[in-house]
Amino acid sequence: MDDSLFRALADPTRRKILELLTEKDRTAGEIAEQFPMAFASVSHHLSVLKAADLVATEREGQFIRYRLNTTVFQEVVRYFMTRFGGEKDA
Amino acid sequence: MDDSLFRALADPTRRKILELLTEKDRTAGEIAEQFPMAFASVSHHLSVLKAADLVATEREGQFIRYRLNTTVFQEVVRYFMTRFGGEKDA
DNA sequence: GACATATTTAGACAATTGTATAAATATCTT
DNA sequence: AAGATATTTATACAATTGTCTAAATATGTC
Repeated sequence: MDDSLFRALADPTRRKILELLTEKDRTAGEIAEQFPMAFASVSHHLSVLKAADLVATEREGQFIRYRLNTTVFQEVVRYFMTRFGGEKDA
Repeated sequence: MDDSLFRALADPTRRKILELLTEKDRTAGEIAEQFPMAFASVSHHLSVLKAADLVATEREGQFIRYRLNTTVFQEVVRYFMTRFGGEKDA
């Protein structure tokens, strides 16, 4: 289990970004305008999420669209279930 | 979902501690001797885990025994399942 | 009480991180 | 190609974090 994954999840802004992407895919700008901080700061958070493979991107003209990489989340769940789950259906 | 929980999980030493506690409950000293760092440093990690409610302690004479708080792990799993799970049985 | 063992707490310091501003890159429109 | 929009990259800096050593606290033994 990659260290970058847990470090990426450690920041509340990044977790909020992930939750936004749960609803629907969004461009960097659409994501950034949800936060009070500078666009560049959000962009940095996006790069951290991407480095952790939690999100994927696709260019659409001028825009860059972000989407969740649900595969990695399933790995996270599996990590916790196998190591710490204990119960069969927690 | 508490911020301290994810921050606590972000450090590899702390995740290793949690995995050690999966096998069996251990005293602070038994945990600390598994790591190359100073005892005080491990003790600090233990305090972070405790603040996040990931572990619980019980004094046994001179010793302090640590154990996993599995309830919190189930909450973590539930967090990921509900928000990002997508599939019914990931 | 004095000493040994187990553990935590305090203080210091280097490394990492989150944020900001400014500059750079990419695409689109004219 | 020039200008507008979208986004990232570079640089700087304050805040947080991980580790260390030293000191403090708690328990057990003599």
